Amino acid sequence: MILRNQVEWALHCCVALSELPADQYVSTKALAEFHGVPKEYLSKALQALAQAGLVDTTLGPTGGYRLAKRPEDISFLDIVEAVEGPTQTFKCTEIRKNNPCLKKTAKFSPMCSIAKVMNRADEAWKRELRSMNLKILREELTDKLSDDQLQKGTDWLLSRR
Amino acid sequence: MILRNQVEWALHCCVALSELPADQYVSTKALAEFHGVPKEYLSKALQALAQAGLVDTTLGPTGGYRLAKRPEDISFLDIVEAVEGPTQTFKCTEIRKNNPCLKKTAKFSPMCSIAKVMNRADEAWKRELRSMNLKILREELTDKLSDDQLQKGTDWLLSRR
DNA sequence: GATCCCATACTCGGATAGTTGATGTCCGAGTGAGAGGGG
DNA sequence: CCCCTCTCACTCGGACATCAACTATCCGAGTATGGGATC
Repeated sequence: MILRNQVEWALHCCVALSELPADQYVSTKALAEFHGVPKEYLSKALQALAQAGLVDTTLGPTGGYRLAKRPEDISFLDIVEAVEGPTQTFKCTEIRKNNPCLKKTAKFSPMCSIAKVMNRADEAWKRELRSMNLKILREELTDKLSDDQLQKGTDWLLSRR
Repeated sequence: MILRNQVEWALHCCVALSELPADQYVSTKALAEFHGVPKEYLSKALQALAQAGLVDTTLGPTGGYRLAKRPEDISFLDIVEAVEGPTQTFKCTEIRKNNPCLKKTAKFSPMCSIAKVMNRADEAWKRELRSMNLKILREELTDKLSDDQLQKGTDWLLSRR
């Protein structure tokens, strides 16, 4: 029922990338040290983001990651599903069809009523995450943090090349 | 990210119980065979429901489970959380505090902005499940299924004592 | 000074473990209902 | 006919085994950059 921690890391990395100039690459190592997480494992999350087309990557020295789209075009749901895969809390195994007092030829409505309810809840969850993107979050952060704090962060990341 | 299948079983069992006369106990064995799931493992889910006060239980022969409240007072969220425990998809590990270019004395807002967004999504999910209860579902079922189908089901369960 | 080559730093992908949690099974203890025997 | 006891079916709770997924870690292959060597 809980998302893997790579999701948290991916979200924080995307936010960090959205603070940088759009054409700058940042290495996995820099992102890992910045967030205090294991570099090699974080790499898996970033690879998932790259595979989903949310970030660009370049090889070699000065290589690394940068956002592949504008911050307003990357929703939280995009990031979560890139790392976690398709998100669905409920998996219906159709146990209603095991009912021993119904004939095998009995007709069933196309979807189990219980599954329908659970899916509705999942949809509400996704809707909430789709409505939030990196640009909105960035604006919240610039309101909350001092310019100095933000600047120090971006400088630190860019100096680590 | 996925709920355990005990949640599905618990939901179906509660719906079945809500179809029965309120004072009738049904054994684990009957519920397990009715749904085609392992009896001993289903028992764990039912115990969780009993612990949460959603169902009553009696020992001995003719023992079993019955609803402890009126169907309209048992929401889907009650059942899900009884079996699954507190539901939360996102666990914030506060990696924002690992930022190496902030002093240790730096002040942080009480909640990580990213966690706030994720929690909002979780709340939307819970709100949806809180709005659905056993009575509403039961009314949906009586509309959808024939009286004969429902009657057969309750008779089968009651005859298995 | 221009060109070529090589070392370096990085990403990518696969292989490999350890740990946790879900899934499922088994068994003994406790309990209450009903049957059967004795008064 | 009444009461006691015994058996049985059931729940409860813990112990145990299995399996999948998450959480890492490590290493080799491939690639682009930049510096140094060569012409």
